[in-house]
Amino acid sequence: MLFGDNEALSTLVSAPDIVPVMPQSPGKTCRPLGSQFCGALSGGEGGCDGPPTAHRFTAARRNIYRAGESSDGVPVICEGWAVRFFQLPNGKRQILSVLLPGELVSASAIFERQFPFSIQAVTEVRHCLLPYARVRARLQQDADLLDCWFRLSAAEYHDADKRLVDLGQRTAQERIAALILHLLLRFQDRDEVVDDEFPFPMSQQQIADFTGLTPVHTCRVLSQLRKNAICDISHGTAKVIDRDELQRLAAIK
Amino acid sequence: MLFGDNEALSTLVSAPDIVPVMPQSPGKTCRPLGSQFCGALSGGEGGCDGPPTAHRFTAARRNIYRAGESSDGVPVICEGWAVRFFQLPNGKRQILSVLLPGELVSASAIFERQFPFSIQAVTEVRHCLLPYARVRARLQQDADLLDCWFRLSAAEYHDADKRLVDLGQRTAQERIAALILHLLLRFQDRDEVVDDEFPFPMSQQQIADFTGLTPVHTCRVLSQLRKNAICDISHGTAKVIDRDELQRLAAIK
DNA sequence: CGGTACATTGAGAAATTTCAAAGTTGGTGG
DNA sequence: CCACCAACTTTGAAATTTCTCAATGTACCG
Repeated sequence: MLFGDNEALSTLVSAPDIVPVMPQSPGKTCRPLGSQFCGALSGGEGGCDGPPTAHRFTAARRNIYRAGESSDGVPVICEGWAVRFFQLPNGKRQILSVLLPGELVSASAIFERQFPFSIQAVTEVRHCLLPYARVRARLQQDADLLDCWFRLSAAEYHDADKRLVDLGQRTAQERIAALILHLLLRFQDRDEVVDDEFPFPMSQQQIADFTGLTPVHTCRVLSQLRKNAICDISHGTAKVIDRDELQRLAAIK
Repeated sequence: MLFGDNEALSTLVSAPDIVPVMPQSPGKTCRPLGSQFCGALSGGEGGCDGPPTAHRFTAARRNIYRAGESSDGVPVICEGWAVRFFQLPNGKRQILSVLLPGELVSASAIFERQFPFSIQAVTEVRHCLLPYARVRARLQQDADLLDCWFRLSAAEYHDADKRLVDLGQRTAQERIAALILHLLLRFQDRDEVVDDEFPFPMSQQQIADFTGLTPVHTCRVLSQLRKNAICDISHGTAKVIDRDELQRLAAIK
C-alpha cells in the first residue's frame, strides 16, 4: 500500500525467485523496493544475483554477522530465516527483529560500515551483501527511490516502537501471541499460509529471546495456547486454530 | 564525533539560542544538523525562527501532538522537555523517547504527514514545526546533508534497539539507572551539568511509563537509589552522588 | 487556605524466574 | 537399522520481582 505502485523503483533489476516484503510491517508490501534490494546488482559489480559464489550459506544456529565486524554493505537474507539480536556480556540476548527471505537486515543502517547488532541464522540461510556504493549512488540519482527508502526506514523505526510497547506494557501471553500473529501476517503477504499453517522454525529459546522471557516460561505459555486450542507451535510449524482469539490476545488493549 | 565537522550542514541558518544535540545519542553531538533543523527557516516561509507567532507553547503535562493527527512537518522542541509516547486504549502508555530542547521529535518520520505516536510536554514547552517541503528540497540538493541525515536516522534506530534490550532483559533498577545516566550524558553534552546535578522534571509516573514499570515500583527503586547514596531524583532535579556505582548499575552486563 | 496532583509506605497477590530433573526429537556413525 | 548423542522441550516446586490496592503524607498553585 505504501509503496505499491511506484514505478521508479522497478528500474532496478529484480530477482524473480524472491518474494520481497517490507521488513517488519505486515500488510504493507514493498515489492519493488524489496526485490530491488536483493536483485539490484545482477550484471553489476558483485551483487547477489551475480555468480553463485557471491552468495554465502550459513548453517542453522550459527552467526551470519557479529556486532562490530566491518562490512562492505548490509546483509540481505535471500533464503531461510534469521534474527537480528544484541548479545549481552552476561550471556543473555535480545532478539531485535526476525528476518525473512528477501529482507534487508536493516534499511536504516544501509550506509554504515559496521553494525551494533549481530545476526544469527535460524534455519540454514543463503545471504549476500548489498554494497554500500551502489545503493548510495542510486538513491542520490533517483528521488522517487529515495522517497521509498525514507518510508521503508520510517516503517522500520515505527516497528521498533511497537516492540517497545510490547516489551514495556504487555504480558507474556500477549507478547507471544503478537509474535505469532505478526509472522502469520508476513507469511500471508507472501501467500505462504496454507490451512492457517506456516513454517515456524524458531526454537523456544529464540522466542524467549525475542519476547524478553525465559525459555521455561515461553514453553508454559505455548503449552497453554495449545491447550486452549488457539494455536500450536511445534516441529517447526505454526498452526493457527482460533485466529480470532489469537488476534484478540495480540491486539493492543 | 559522527557529524562534528560537516561544513555542508552549516549552510542552513542556525538559531544561536538553541543547543542542539543528536537525539538519543549521548556523547555524539550533531550541532550543525540540530541547529539547522530548528533554525533552518528564518527568513523563509513560516519556520520557527520567523515571527514569534510561528512558535507554539504547550503547558506541562499537556499534549503537543496526538497520534494520527495530520501535520505539515515534524515538531521540534525549542525549549523545555517533552516525551514521545504510545497510548494504549486501556489507559497504559509507553514512553518511546525523551525530547530535549533543539531536538526533532523523530528524524525518521520527517517525511510523514502524520505519526503513530503522541507527544506530551513534561515542562512547559516552546515548539514549532519543521515543514516537510523545505527539508526535502534541501536533502535532495545537498549530498552531505543527506548523508548526515542518514546517520542521524540510523542513530535513532539504534537507540530504539538499545531500549529494546533494556525493556526485554534488564531489571527495574538497571532500567532506571540507565535512564538517569543517559540523561546525565545528554546534559553533559550541553554543558548543563553543575556539581553532578541537572534538571530532571519527569514525574515518577513518567519515569514508570518510560521504563515499563508501575509508578509505585518506580518510587521504591528511586528511594533505594537515594538510600544507597547513588543518586537523588526529586523536586525536578537529579543529583548524582556516586557516579561510578550508577554507571555500574546502568552498564550492559 | 484549600485542593489537586504527586510521592511514599505497607501488605498481599500475581507474574515470571530459577533450579533441577526427566522426557523428546532429530541427526550421525557404526 | 539401531544406538547414541546433543540439543531442545516439558514439568514441578520454590524463590524473586513486580504489581495491585489502599491509605497516608507532601508540595505546589490559585
